[in-house]
Amino acid sequence: MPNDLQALELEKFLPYRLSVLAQLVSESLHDLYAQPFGLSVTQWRVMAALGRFAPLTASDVGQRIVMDKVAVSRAVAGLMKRGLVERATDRSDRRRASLKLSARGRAMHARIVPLARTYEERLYGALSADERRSFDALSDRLFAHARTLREAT
Amino acid sequence: MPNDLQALELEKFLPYRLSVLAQLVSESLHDLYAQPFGLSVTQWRVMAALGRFAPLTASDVGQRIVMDKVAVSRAVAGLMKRGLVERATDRSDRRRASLKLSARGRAMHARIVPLARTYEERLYGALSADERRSFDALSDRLFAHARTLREAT
DNA sequence: CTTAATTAGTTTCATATGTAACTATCATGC
DNA sequence: GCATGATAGTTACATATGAAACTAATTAAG
Repeated sequence: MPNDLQALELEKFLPYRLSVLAQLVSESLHDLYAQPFGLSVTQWRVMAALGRFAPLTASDVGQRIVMDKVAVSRAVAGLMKRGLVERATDRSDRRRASLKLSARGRAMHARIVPLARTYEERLYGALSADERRSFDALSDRLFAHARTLREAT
Repeated sequence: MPNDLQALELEKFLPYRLSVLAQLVSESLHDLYAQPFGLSVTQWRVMAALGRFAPLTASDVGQRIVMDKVAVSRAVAGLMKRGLVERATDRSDRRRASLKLSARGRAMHARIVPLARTYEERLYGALSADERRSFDALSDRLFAHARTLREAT
């Protein structure tokens, strides 16, 4: 019964492999900023988005980092409580509120970015420059295709 | 302030991109078996492991599919309740119990495997045969390297 | 205007997940 | 034998996450 034609070789199955790889990498990176800065993965991503794209509304953040608005709302709440993010209600549309890092938030951001960059560089150390470009291009195409497949069905 | 040298281009940042890609793929696949068969991702992975490697203990399953024993225990509990998995206590070591798919479990497994295979094929449709091999090899090396980095630190 | 339909964001509830404590069984040292 | 420690697996607790309901504000239709 096992190992027959019907069985799935999970360890060679692309969706499974992507999941395991992404999880390992995400956890490794999280190890670098979790304890020293007390940030969750979602909180860090929100900070990264705000650090890069100045004032954003919560919806903007969600679009940028592919996170639903509930997750953004919760991450922002936590960051505001710690004074890492500032919120200013839009005068012309009071439903909206633009978000940006506070001075403290920017300081923390500035300390984490190099850690993240260094980890990425180490990870890419597995590949040559050519291979790295190749992997990036191929994974981009996989992503675009996966999105197309999902929308189609 | 935004978009300066200090900022991280999240959309080009490898850990982030891997995470988003894996999540999209995992959700797309989950769409295929969630409603018709009522399985969670972890439950399906346990079934796939059992479908391929005959009798396994819960620990074996966990090692095969990189899942901690608590998650395995819960997935198995759910699958047993639905009669999809059978458990037999080991006579020589009564702490252990070997697990295998029941007849019903095998039938369900046999219906899901083609769905999974088809999805994988469609996803790979984004790449040529060469590119596919290339991507597989590169992602394997990234994974191995990520594991080394994690253990080293 | 005033009602209906949208939109931004939050809260609630139900479920999922991880860590640590716990139970039961087995192996080892004396 | 019988304490000590290890191992397989489960349970409990605390936190994380997603879907849907909800609030507040804006826009559109009549």
